[in-house]
Amino acid sequence: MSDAPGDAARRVVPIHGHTQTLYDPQARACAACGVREFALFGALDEAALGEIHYHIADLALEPGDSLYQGQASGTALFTVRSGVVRLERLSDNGQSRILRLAGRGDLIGQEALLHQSYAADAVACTPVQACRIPRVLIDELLGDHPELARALMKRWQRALDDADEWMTELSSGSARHRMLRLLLKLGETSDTETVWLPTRQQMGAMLDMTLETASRLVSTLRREGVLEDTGPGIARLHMDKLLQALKSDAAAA
Amino acid sequence: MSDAPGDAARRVVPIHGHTQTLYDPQARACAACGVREFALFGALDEAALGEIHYHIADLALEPGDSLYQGQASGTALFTVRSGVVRLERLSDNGQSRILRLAGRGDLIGQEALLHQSYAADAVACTPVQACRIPRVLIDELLGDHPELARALMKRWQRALDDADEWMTELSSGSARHRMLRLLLKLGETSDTETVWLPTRQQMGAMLDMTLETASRLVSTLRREGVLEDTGPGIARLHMDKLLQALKSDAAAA
DNA sequence: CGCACAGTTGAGACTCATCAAACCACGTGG
DNA sequence: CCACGTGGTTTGATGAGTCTCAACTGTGCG
Repeated sequence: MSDAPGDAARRVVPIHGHTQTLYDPQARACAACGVREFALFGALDEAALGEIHYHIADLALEPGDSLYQGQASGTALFTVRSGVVRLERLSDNGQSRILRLAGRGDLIGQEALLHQSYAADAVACTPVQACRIPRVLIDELLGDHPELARALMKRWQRALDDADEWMTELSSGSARHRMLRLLLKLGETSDTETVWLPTRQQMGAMLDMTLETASRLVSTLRREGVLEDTGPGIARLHMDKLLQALKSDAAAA
Repeated sequence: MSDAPGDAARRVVPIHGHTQTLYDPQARACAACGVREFALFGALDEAALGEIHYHIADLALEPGDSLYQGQASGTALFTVRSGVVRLERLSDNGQSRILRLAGRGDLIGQEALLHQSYAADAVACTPVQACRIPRVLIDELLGDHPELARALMKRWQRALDDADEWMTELSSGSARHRMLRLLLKLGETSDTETVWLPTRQQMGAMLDMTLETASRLVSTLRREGVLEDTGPGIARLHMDKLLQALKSDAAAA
């Protein structure tokens, strides 16, 4: 509650080219949200936003902070507004495996809506802004706004598409090939050519390789000019060289 | 239409312990369906089944037959009533990768509901019985029966859980470990200890290994008594030995 | 300074892919 | 009937790729 300034509860905000008065602070916050058009509530119109009578917490996370833990029974789902979140899970041998990454506009923890426990841990990889959406809020909105059900299904399908893509592109082929695909994917999460570079161990958990192998590959790619270090956990990607490397890689195989 | 005998359109069928008269042949067929309680329409009551005014084709497929093709724009989703269906996809290097298997009660091709093209090829691995459910039927039912939306979401989450499980269990670890997990999973699809055994090439496409490696592993497991050939594409699984092999495998790693 | 931690690099062992040969079950046609 | 091709399977030999163990570096922090 404390993160919504009370004195602006009746301000007029521009929405989709026209203006409309929204009285509820939460509705205003959602309407003004920078990622609303990509996110779940993009399916709702301004009137529907006014019906939100539950608090949507605005979370700010530092790298390593957890959004939720696997197996925990959750009462909320989350929209990632900025930053990168990893979904990871412990395999039976004790190693942690990163299933996929969630970025700007992605919805995670949907299983809470079905009264299931979370299927994986969700941990911030970079500074992250996220919204915590209570399950009861969705339950309530679903009654009046059937279009929200379709939006939810789209989110589920998106997660499934992501999972399939990770399966085909990041879990098969040689180590080098997998690393190149990972860089490509990291490039997609950023609008600029500067991307978040995971630790070698995290790369290993994504690509099923040891951190030493990941390190060797990164070093090689740096020498090849595909990658350029610009700080800790940050790098500049040279897309042309990356694509070229991928092409010659496919030709070899 | 031709697969529903018209002279029995008014027969009384027992449902869930009591009886009820259903006039529509399609409703009767669905109500009597052996997997209805596991399948999508388990969420619907008898009255709702009566509202089904589209034909649900009953498909019988032989191994190798395709349910649908990836990239094709689909107008139907499918419930697998019996048998095993594989969802596969071509990776960029031209190799085909099997993403996961669908068995009794599973819903596949849900993306058609969102007017998306199919995300993968769906091909029968064994003789398969499946229902072809037109998209327009679901669209129509969703209006009157919001509980169906929840059932659909559960299906989506199930597919996602499956994908995550394949990622953690069948796409990481040593070749032997992955093979053991695959056998475990194949055992789950069958009630008996006799299971469908994929070709070595298919195993390779599931576990990201060559067919030679798959063959060597299968031969070794046969010698270890985990597996016993009982025909082409069929084998008897010895669960105790399988679990024991998995345990000693985890201890070694 | 000393410690902890992520990263890099090397040497050797081991796993798995590759290439190759042979086997088997099957159906077809001579 | 057998000869033959076909497709799936098995097995072997060899080399490439990756893991393991280990040493060393650089950086940040108490």
